[in-house]
Amino acid sequence: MPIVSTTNGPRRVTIDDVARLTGVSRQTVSRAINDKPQIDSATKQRILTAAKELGYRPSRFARGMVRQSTTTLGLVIADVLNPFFPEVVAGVLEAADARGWHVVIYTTASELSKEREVAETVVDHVDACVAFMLDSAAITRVAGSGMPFVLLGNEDRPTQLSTVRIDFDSGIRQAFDHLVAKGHRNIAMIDDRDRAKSGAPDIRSGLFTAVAAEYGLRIEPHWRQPSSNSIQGGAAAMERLLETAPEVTAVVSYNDMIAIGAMRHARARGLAVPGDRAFVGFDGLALGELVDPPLTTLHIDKRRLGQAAVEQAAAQMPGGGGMADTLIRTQLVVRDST
Amino acid sequence: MPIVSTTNGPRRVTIDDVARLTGVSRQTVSRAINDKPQIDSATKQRILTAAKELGYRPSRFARGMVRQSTTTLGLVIADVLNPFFPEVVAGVLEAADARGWHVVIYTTASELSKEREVAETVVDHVDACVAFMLDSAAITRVAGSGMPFVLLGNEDRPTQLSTVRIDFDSGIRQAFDHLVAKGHRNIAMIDDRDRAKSGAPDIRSGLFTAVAAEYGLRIEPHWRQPSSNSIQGGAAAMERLLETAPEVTAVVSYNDMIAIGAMRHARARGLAVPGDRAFVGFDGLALGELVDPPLTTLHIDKRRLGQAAVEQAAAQMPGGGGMADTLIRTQLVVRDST
DNA sequence: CTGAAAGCGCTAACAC
DNA sequence: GTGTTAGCGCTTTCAG
Repeated sequence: MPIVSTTNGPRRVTIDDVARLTGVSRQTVSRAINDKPQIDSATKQRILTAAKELGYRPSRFARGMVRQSTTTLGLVIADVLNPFFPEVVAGVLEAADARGWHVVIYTTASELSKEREVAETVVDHVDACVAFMLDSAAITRVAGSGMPFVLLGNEDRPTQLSTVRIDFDSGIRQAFDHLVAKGHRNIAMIDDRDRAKSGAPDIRSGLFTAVAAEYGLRIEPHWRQPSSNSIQGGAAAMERLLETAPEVTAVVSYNDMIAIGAMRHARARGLAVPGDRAFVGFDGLALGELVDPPLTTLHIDKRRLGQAAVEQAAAQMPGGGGMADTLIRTQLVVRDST
Repeated sequence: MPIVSTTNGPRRVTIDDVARLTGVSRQTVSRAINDKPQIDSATKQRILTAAKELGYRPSRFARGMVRQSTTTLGLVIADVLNPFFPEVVAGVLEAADARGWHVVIYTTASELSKEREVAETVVDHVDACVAFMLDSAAITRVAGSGMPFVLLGNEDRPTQLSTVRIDFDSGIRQAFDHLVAKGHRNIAMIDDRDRAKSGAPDIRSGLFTAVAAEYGLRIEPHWRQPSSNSIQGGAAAMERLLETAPEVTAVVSYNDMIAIGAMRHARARGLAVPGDRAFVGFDGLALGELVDPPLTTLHIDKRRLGQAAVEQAAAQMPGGGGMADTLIRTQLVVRDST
């Protein structure tokens, strides 16, 4: 019994253990494991059996070191349960798969502290990163690590990073054009609370006010309600709107989830949609055409967003084209909520 | 000019490159990079600057080799766009995060060949795997690799693997109880086509027939329609049902997506729901309460499914409890579609 | 067909 | 504070 014993848990079983047990050299084991041609099939069998018995598993790291490594992409999103993200993820997965990249997924719940934590983890564990992030420190941490980095959906932040952003400006204009044509004059907005919290300048709210002014529309401060990013949040915000701003006849929301919550709440309160209140969402979720009434929305191609992000990450790898930006345009999809 | 030049692309910049440039030892660079205490802060700055300039990034693999490695979980699902999976993913992410595990996500589109391909990739790149898989070869490949493996949602396959499965048996009984109590006698089922394709014995269809028999209900073969796993698929299956089996008054579907497609199609055809046709789904997606009419469904705790899977994978790691199984019970949620 | 030597890029342990 | 010496576990030469 040795005086000192490593406490590293049950020590990893290595290729040498298998070699020892089988009485062959390490290389021969390697050949067997990797299915190389030059090996006697009997020896191979013997080795494979021994390996299985010992529970031998090659070390990813040792292999990665010696082989030309696979590239792993970190994908940072707020929350898989928000239906916006799965579509982006699908695009990322597709584009990553096409390049033979692996993708590790991290969620932040849009919490700034969690974003920082994820940033810390990411820099150590992936080769490139595409991220929905709001926190400056987190963004700086990842971008500053030197790895290819693409910032997603953060329209508020002026930056010299590679980004994929959504053209809110033209989106809001499309919404106003549509609503004004329908005769609305008192238009409210339900915005995302989390963006405001991030401390970044809120371009969207400003945009909303500016565009309203362009159209010569009145716009009261309390016509802009913040909301958590969910159906419940939208409903709560709508409740506030109903109480404090009954004169409003149309509301445009930060996204479809919020819009759906707001719309349902209006209905639950006995209001007709679009008769008493009209609603326009933002995102163009599949969900929007399933609800009642189907939601008018500013559709964005979320899948393409994901693909573009991966392409831009790839462009930052040695030999790529370098930094790039993509602006995703919105498309107004008129359904029955307006 | 050398006669031979390595074509390995732009050779990786290593810690030694930084050391050379800075005129210090490799170790000192390491200290600077890893923010270790015993280093002169001036030297540190100099090194960090040089590192950034060279674009130096530590190798994940070399680090992983020398440090005690992080564990990476492979998560194999069919498709992120199917709202069933994001909920599972959320559970997996949550449980994995709690253990400090990273999760790499792979999708198969339920295609058997893709499953095999993913299996091949997975065994080389992760330390444990939880997977929705139908293909025997793929399952065997991963399970046989010796890594902790948990098979998900594959109720049809008798197996001695660690699994998390859904209690379809009691689910179908709950559906029948409910439907029969509502006076239905001619009950159809829309099943998932992909499961049938997998060649595994289809327990669910058998179950459906068996339970119908128990209730003394007539059941025609064409009352069981296969469907692709989507709203469109459900609609198409419903169309067939309407044409070939007008006597059916209630339909239970393999999942909510299919049920929603079927229900909407019935409505589009001018039928009243639940008046003319009743619908019960399976899964309990959030979506189900948003559609019109809200869908009666057999709810399953998908998040817990994901968590359970991770726990079972952990149990298979050295020092864990070993193999385990979880059976997830369904809960009937009655809404307005019945 | 098999083995021996070398080294992937890094950090831990110990010198200085 | 900093450098030196050893490996981590594997695959890739290259010899036999």
